[in-house]
Amino acid sequence: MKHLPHKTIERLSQYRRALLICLDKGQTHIYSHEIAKIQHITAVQVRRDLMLIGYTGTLRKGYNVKELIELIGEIIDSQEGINVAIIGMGNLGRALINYFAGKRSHLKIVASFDINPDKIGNTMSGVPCFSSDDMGKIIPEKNIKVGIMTVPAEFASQTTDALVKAGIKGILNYTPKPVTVPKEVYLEEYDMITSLEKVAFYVKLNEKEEE
Amino acid sequence: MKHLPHKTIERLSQYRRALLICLDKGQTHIYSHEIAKIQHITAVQVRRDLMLIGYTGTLRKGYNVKELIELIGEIIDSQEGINVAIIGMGNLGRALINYFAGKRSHLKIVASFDINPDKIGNTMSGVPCFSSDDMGKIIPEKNIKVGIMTVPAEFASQTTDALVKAGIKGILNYTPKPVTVPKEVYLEEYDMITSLEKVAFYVKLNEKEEE
DNA sequence: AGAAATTTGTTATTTTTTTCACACTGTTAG
DNA sequence: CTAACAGTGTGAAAAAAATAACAAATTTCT
Repeated sequence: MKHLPHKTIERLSQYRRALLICLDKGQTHIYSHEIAKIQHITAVQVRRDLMLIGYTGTLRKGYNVKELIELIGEIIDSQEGINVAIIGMGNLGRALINYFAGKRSHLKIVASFDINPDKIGNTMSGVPCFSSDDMGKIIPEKNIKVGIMTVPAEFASQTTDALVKAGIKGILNYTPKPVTVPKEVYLEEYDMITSLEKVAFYVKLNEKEEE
Repeated sequence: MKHLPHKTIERLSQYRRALLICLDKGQTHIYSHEIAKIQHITAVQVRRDLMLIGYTGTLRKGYNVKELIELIGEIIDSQEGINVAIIGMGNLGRALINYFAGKRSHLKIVASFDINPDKIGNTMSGVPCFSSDDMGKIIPEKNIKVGIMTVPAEFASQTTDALVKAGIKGILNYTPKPVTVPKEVYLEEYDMITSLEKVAFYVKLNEKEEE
């Protein structure tokens, strides 16, 4: 397999989640149009994505839920699992920890960091909180590959630098402040304000078009 | 102006945020490649986006920060402002409220909802918390157009239905569960797990390529 | 058994988004 | 004054992503 499109990667992750729910319900097979409906996309797109990863369903029966989950796992998960840290134990950081707590997954949140002494030393949902000053030590020690930044915007740059220095390989930045990383580090930025403004924009547009 | 591409809308929102920071610093002009660098995109793309909204800069001086901020506002903001509600006062809901608190913006969070009696009646950062049962009353009353869903996944569907029934026009779903809305409601879903899995995937890929 | 219906897999097409290439124009240096 | 430079604006091309169209295969119906 050469290059999976970026968008396909995202969708595979989403398909898997939908499929896991189906599996829990005891559903053994699923049609492309069922997956499509859940994800608000077209059935063709689902089939194309699955074609790209080389999975073929059963004609008239659809896709085998269990098999597909496993295949997606082989594609997007890494063999050994990946350790993740959350930097910034504010509301957002805590939300993420709860989110992930107890989820079977190859992604394990193994540490969190904060500068607030009241938080350092505590454990939340099994995740210990360390001082941000110790990132340089803990990150290599625990073999942490990915960092999720949920610090206040004003600390975004310095936190990024510290993460990079500590040898992190990927950063997911939830700070509203864009940061810069060397090209060997994969960076994904997500900005809640942008999403909200986008929704507002299209709401406005819909209203206008109704007139 | 006909149709701005989806992606352009998102970027405009981001440009504006970067520009606001520049403005605060006292910077009066900015080059396309400076904006580009902040957003990790190319200068051509910035120029093209600005072309699409009909803004023209000054040759050799770049773009006037203040003017551009205002123009972007005219394009993406709505005249009257838009009222927003947060449904689910868990960690994520609180994170969002803090995020927006005190931000000058045409988007105003005017209410939050929860089912926990301890939270109902409280005010956080100036935002009152109501019972989820009262959405049908409060949403029209306060003219709330957009709802941000930060409830646990298992309540996603029923919350969506209640929002739609209450007359909401746009939903931003932070729940990991995809929901369905009638087509006159604009829906945006964002899934943190997908983002994290994507980062992990590309980290893995980078490591493989290094071999 | 044959026809109708349904669903997959894939090629071709279209649409959307990004990038290239370059004309144009002030600005600065000599 | 002129040449080199550094920026903008934009048509054209390329790349990425989504959609359409349809053959093939299996099930169901009659």
